[in-house]
Amino acid sequence: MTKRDTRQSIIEQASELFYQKGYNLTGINEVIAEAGIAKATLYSHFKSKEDLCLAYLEHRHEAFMEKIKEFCEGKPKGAKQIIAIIEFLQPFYDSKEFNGCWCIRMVAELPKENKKVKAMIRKQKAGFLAFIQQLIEDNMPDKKPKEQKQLARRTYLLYESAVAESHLHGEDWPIHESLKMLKEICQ
Amino acid sequence: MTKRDTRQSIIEQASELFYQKGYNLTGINEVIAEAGIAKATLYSHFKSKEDLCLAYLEHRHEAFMEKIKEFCEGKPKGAKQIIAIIEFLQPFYDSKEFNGCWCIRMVAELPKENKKVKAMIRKQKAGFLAFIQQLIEDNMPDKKPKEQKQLARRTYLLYESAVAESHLHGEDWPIHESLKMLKEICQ
Amino acid sequence: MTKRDTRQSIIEQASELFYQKGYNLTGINEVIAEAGIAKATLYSHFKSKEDLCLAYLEHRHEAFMEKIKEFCEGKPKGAKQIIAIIEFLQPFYDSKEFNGCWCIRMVAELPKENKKVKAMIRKQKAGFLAFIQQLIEDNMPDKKPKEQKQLARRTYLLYESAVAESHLHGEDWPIHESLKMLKEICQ
Amino acid sequence: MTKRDTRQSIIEQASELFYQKGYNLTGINEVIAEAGIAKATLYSHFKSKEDLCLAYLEHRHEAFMEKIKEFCEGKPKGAKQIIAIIEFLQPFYDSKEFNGCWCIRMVAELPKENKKVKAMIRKQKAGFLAFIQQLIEDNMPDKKPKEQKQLARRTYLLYESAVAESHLHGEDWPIHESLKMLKEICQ
DNA sequence: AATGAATGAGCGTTCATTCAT
DNA sequence: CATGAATGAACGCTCATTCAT
Repeated sequence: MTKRDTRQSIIEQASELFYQKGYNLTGINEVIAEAGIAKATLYSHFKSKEDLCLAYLEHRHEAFMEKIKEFCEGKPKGAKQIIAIIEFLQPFYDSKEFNGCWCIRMVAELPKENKKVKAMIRKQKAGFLAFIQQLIEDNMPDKKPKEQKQLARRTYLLYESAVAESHLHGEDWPIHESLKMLKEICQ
Repeated sequence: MTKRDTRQSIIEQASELFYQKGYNLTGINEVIAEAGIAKATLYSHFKSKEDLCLAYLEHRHEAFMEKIKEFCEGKPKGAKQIIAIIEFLQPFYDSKEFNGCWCIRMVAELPKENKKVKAMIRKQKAGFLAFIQQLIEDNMPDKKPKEQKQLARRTYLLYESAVAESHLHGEDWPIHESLKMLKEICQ
Repeated sequence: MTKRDTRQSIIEQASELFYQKGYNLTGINEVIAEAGIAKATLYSHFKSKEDLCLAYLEHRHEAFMEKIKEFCEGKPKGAKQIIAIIEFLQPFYDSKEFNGCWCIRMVAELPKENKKVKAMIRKQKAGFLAFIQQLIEDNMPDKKPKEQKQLARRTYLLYESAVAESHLHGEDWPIHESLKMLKEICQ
Repeated sequence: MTKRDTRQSIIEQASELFYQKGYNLTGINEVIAEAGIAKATLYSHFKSKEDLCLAYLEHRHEAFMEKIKEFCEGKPKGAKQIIAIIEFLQPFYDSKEFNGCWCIRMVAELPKENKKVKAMIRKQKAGFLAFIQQLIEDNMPDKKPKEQKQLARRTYLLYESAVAESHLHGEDWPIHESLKMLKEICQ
């Protein structure tokens, strides 16, 4: 196993655990047990748990962006691609791994003074918002820039609500309702 | 100090700490230090930290419902009272104590298997949703029940998004944008 | 066992270990094993290993000052009491617990930036020097203050050399030689 | 870089670190980082940290003996050369690298059972004492052998005290006072 | 001859909880 | 009814050392 493989394996195990159990409730010991490595090995790849946390967030974000991009771009050109953003949530919610939004959950666990992780989360969410805006610009080129920006923000807010609330309630009506609203404002 | 006073004092201190620092990052020791009591005294009032957690959530919820009710009912009858729900957020966001939604943050910190606390959170959010629905029924009696229910859900989702996202980004545009959307769908 | 007893017992075990094995080479685990207590118990008495270190130094210093005072004051008035300071070393060296000067050894183990412990050590050595000076003032009242101060410093330096070098070489000639020098300058 | 160069470079970096930070507080990782080599490379040159410790002591001792010899022999023949031994300390103390006596500090960090390193330190100190004695024999040939030996030991003890105590107190009066004593007994 | 990756054992510290008084 | 003292288990992290390449 190469160094890169080991690193990747650590990130994957940590990703699973951090997302399912929560960051603070997951001990380094569990991560290494799952990854089948020694503690010092982990610390030769990541200088601290926080460092691993950043890698975890990056890993999730990249995988997420890739999947949602693919999903949206697979839809017919036009409003359908925007609407797809929230449609994307249903299969995610239905999967047994669904446990809400990793960003919102991580923010909830962070001490107020942790700037580094918070900064990364904000950057990622800003990236997601930028992706939505780009999608709108590409699919609704006739809208005025100001309207495009507004629609992007609204889509984003509805998406976030749908994830967080379907998770909190353990029901998927927030996804349906957000979807309906989005469809209405996309006309 | 009566037994009731002691209990109340514990809850208040815990409330402050759990909300500001996070539940898992707040130790029992900090709570008793702030409350000025002995450890065993705390455990004579609450059988576990989880028990205190439930009391904390109840305390927050009651205070919140009281305040938002008062705020909304202080507005002129009609759509204005519905819109007030999200307007309520701006001063909260501006206050230095603002630290997002305690329910969403608590859900993020819980182990998946903790049913008790999750149940209470769901009950509270359901209560909040019921309050919104009641407000709509009172202020928009002409709407059909189905429409009322839908508007309630949408208002709720926009509210939740506004809190969570203004907290996450440290900016208040999510509040403004949610508010605009709400105004549009309230017409 | 009262709280005071437990604390005292921890200090005594730590004192033994820190002095015999060295501070950095003695783990908290060994201290608690010897003291027969749980780790958290130790940390309820001392907020850190450094805190225990300070208590250890204080413990050693107090016991030392008491013993050397008694030893010196047991000698006939006059130069004999001064000379006794270094004579005191011989039985200490002969005892199987002898392991040099705890202050010099602790200074050697400290990171440069540790001001707190270094300050305590300096204060203790200054206290020891002050004791010597007082002994000289009491026993050699005819000497000029300046000479008294000088003799105190010299006695101190010879004492320190005798401890450190007898320890380093594992031989007691440094004690004998220091003693001879002291006798000569005491005349 | 030849094998010898690598080895020398390791020793030099270790020497700096061990002396400034202390032996136990210096990790192997710091040494290899400073030397710019891989961990396994270090272990191909030195079979253990203890082995490197021995090389470090040798390195310090040789450099020290060379410098002090040169310093003393640069003085006019006679008592001046003996006195120079302690005069040598003042510029050393004034330099920003001064951190006490490496031997005394190393002895303080060793486990009691470490014979090997302790033996080397004793040998070195014996060598230093022998150098002093030789210097006395050369410069005070009229003294009886017994007196020469005694003066050597006294000079040695005063030197050691001066180093250790100026280091401990962070003041140079121990050097001045030792120097004065030495001058008096050199007459 | 030199390396990068891995390790077991141990570090100092904190946690929620219990119990004799 | 309230307390001070104690605890077992787990925490995140670092150490000197080894080995396949």
